[in-house]
Amino acid sequence: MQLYNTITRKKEEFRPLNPPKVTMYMCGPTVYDYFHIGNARSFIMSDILRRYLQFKGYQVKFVMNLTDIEDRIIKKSIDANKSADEIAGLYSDAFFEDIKKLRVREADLYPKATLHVQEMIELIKDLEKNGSAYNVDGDVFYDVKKFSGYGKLSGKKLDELEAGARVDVNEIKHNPLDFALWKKAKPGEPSWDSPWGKGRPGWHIECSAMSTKHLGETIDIHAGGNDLIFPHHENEIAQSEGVFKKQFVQYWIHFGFLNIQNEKISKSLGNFFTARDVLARHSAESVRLFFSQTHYGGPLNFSDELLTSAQKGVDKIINLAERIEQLLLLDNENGNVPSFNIQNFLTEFEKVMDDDLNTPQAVAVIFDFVRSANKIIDENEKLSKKSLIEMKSFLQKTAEEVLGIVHFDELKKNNQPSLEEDLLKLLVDLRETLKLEKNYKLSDEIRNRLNSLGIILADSKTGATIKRK
RNA sequence: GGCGCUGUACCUAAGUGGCUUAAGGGGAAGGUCUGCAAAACCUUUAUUCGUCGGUUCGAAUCCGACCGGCGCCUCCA
Repeated sequence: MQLYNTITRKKEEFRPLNPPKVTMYMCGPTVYDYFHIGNARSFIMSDILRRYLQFKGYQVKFVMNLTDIEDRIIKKSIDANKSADEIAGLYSDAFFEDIKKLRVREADLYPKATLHVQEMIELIKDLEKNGSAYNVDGDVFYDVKKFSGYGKLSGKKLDELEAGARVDVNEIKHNPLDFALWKKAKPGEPSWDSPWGKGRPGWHIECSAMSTKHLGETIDIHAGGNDLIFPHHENEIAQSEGVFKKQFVQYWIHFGFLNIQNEKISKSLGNFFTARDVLARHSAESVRLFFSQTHYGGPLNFSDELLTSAQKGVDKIINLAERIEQLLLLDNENGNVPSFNIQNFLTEFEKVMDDDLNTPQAVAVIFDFVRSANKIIDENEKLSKKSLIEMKSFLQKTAEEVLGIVHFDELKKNNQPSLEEDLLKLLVDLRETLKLEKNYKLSDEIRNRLNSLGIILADSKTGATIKRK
């Protein structure tokens, strides 16, 4: 499998350190607000990467941090007159609700920054000890000049950065590019005791501390949004490699931005949708298919219209899935076994996904399959159970397990016995009789009125099938 | 100024030297099936890949110039 590695700017063969184990770290949310649809893209694409690695047989340990202490949380807590903990708790809960709705599978671990302050202090102490960090009256900074590899991820050179650096108001730093490892507490702010006095950790140190603690000193994959490349991930490298003197991350994966009308999502432009807003109007499956139809690394425009057309695609897959499920109920042990080489589709799916997670092509393979499967169902009066199970299995492995765009156990079933079902059956049977008598006026009225109740009747040679909206 | 991404049909988006005289989804048009409708299926919808040159037996794919769009360069995924 090939993955594009940001640090080498090349596609590389993926070779985890200890196969079949894979360690994967994803920069999670700062829990100061609901996350937006652009964040959702990163969460979903990292989920698909993780699921695909599992599809390939890897045992993935997937860790996503929660930043629950940070400037914006403190600001919000002051504005809302609540404690920082309350704010963080509120939006952590919202985060978990939203990713669950988006069908992002639970990580193995969601470490919180506030529960790893001690580990961060240890790292900062080590950096201070080996001369990479300096303390200015309770604020501790990383001295970027002490790390020769600084800039290797983002492709920036230290002197160019310095030349382009904007004037920094913080004159206590030795160099404008130095970044905070430890921030001295201001009155009223949450703080922890440390060798440098009361304060709180800087933003970058948490990821170094937590990924090392839970995944080791060198991890296989570190993922996040494009904008984290600089300075966040650059600084993580400086911190971790500055202490452990070994490679921090093997493969850096970065997700492209989601734009609205070709512009970056931002609150000031007012083009800001939270994931919850979007989920109120669209299904998680349509969101996931929409993201899958573009390569993860490139930019992507978002609009309601595009999600609506993605939903049509989802419906197409669901329609086939329901068709298969209904035929499976018929129990045709001796049906036809058409020549339909499903293995070819699976091979193709894996081939394109192996190429740096080419989900647009993978989706194309699934739709090619859908067309072929529908055709075969149309052409065969009776299909063997074996054939149907193979079709179902293909969709489960690809569309369900990897992409998460269809869910077989949630298909609307209509075979549970109930009075409502029996009455519906009665109506359908009566309508069949009316149709035989060519009383189309009344039979159409029944169909229309059921339709307005959310029940869709579709006539076929073998009788009407019932679907619900 | 530095670094990076990007320009493919009505919308969207793969493809980065011959397997594709350009996938897939949406939309549109015609057809099959049906009493009709829906679904499904079939056909059609880019001789062309921002523009102009060049390299090559061969280019959307490589090189050059030019014209657009976007992002990063202060804690924003």
